[in-house]
Amino acid sequence: MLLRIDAHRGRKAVGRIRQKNEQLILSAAEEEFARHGYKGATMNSIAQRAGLPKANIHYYFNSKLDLYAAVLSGILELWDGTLNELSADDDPAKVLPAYIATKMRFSRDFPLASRIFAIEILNGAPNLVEYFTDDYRAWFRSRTEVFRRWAEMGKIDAVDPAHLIFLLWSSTQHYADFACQIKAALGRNTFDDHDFQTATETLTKIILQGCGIRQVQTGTVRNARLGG
Amino acid sequence: MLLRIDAHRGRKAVGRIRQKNEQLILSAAEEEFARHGYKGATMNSIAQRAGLPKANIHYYFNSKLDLYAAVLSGILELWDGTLNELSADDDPAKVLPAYIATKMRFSRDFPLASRIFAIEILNGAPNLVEYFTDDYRAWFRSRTEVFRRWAEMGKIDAVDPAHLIFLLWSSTQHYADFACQIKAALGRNTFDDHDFQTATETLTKIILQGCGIRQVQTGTVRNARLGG
DNA sequence: GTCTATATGGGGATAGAC
DNA sequence: GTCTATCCCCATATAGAC
Repeated sequence: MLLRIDAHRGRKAVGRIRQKNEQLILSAAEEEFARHGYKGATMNSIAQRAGLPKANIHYYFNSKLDLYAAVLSGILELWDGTLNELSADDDPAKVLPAYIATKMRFSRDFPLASRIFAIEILNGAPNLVEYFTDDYRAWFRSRTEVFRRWAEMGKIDAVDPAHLIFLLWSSTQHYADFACQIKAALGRNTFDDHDFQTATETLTKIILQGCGIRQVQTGTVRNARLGG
Repeated sequence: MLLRIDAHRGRKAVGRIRQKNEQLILSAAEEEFARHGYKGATMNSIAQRAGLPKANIHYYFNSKLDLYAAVLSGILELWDGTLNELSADDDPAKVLPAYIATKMRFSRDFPLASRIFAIEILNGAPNLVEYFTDDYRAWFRSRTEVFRRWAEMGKIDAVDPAHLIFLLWSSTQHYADFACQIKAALGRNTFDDHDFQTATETLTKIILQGCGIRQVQTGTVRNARLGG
C-alpha cells in the first residue's frame, strides 16, 4: 500500500477555523505517533489530546494513514535542505560546526519529529518507499562528493564520506531519539540548553579533530588547514 | 503497569520440546516486534512466523506483554557487560578500538535486538522503568569515571566523558537501527562484512583521533600518548 | 501438550441529526 | 461544519475437545 506523502498538500484553501483545527490535530498526532508508534497511537487518544471529538479527526483527515502521512510530510519538509547548504567551496572548519549545531538544534526543538522519522526507519520505512528512491541515492552521492573534494583538497583527512555523514546524523539525532536513556544515565529529569551546548561542543571537537580539521574559534574566520 | 523483565526466568525447568518451541517463538516475536513495534506486532503473525497455532503462544507465554518482556529481557542480557570491560588501567588506544569493533559486531549480528531496544527508548521506555533506576545511573557514572581518569592521566584529551560514551553508542548502533536508510543512501540491497569493516575503521579513526589518541596498528601494542 | 472455536473488547470508520 | 451513536472488523485471550 503506497502512501501519499503529499496528501496534505492540494487541500482546498481554508478558513481560519479549519487551519487552526488541522494544526491542533497535527500536533496531537505528532505527540501520539512519537510516543506509541503508528499502530500504537489511536484516533481516540489523538482526538482527546486535540480536545476534539473523534469524528472531527476523520472529517479533516480522511483516514489514520492520511493523518500519519501529513505528519510525516511535515517532518520531511523540515529535514530537507540542512545538508544541502554544504558546498565543496566552503571551509569545513566553518560549515561543519554550523551543521552540527543546526542538527543539534533540531534535536532540541523538534524531538518528536526526529522520533517519528526514526521509528519509521526502524520499522523498515514501509511508508517512505517513494522517498528513498534513486533520487535520494543521487542526492546522497552529491553530498558525499562535497566531503570527497574536501579530502582531495586536503581540507580534511581522507575519511570515507558516507560514513562521516552517517556519524554526523547518528551522533546528533541521538539526543532527540534516545533522550529518555540519556536522562536516565545522567540522573536528570531535564536536558537543558546548557547540556545541549556541552554536547554540541563535545561532538564538534571530536568530529572536527577526528577529521584533521583545526578548529577555529567561534566567530573568528581563519583558514583551518592549507596543506594535505 | 509494571513489566516483569525477568518474567521468563523462574519458569520451571523444561523438556527439549518446550525449549525448542519457546526459542522458536522468541525468534519469531523478535522479528515481528522489530518490524512493527509492540502494538503493531500481532500474536497471529508471530504464531505464523513460528509455524505454530496461535493458542500455543499463549500456552508458553501467558500474555503478549509477557512475551515482549521475555524478548526484551534477552536483549538486556546481551547488552550488559560490553562497556564494563573498560578500565582506567587500560590503554584507550587499545581498548577503544576493541569496544567500537564489538559494538559494530553487535549491530551486524543482532540488528533486531538493537531495533527493539531503540523503539522502546524512542517510546519513552515505558517497559524499562525498573531498568533505568538509580543503579543504572551509578553504573553509568562508574563508566564515565574511566574516561575521566584517562583524561586526567593525559591518555585522551579533555572531553566530556558522558557525551563521548553517547557518541560511541549512537554512531555504532546507527548501523543496526537505520540500516534501511543507509542502504537507500548507498543504493545497495545489502550491507556486507566489507562495508561493516569500512564503517568500523572510519569510526575508529575519527573518534580516536578526535580524542587525541594516536592510533596503533592492529596487532601492535604501543603506547599511544605519554604526555598531556 | 496441542489446537479449533469462540468470547470479549477496542479501534477505525461512517451515518445522520443538528 | 460539528458531534453522537453505531457498525464492523480484528486482536487478545480463553474454553474445552483431542
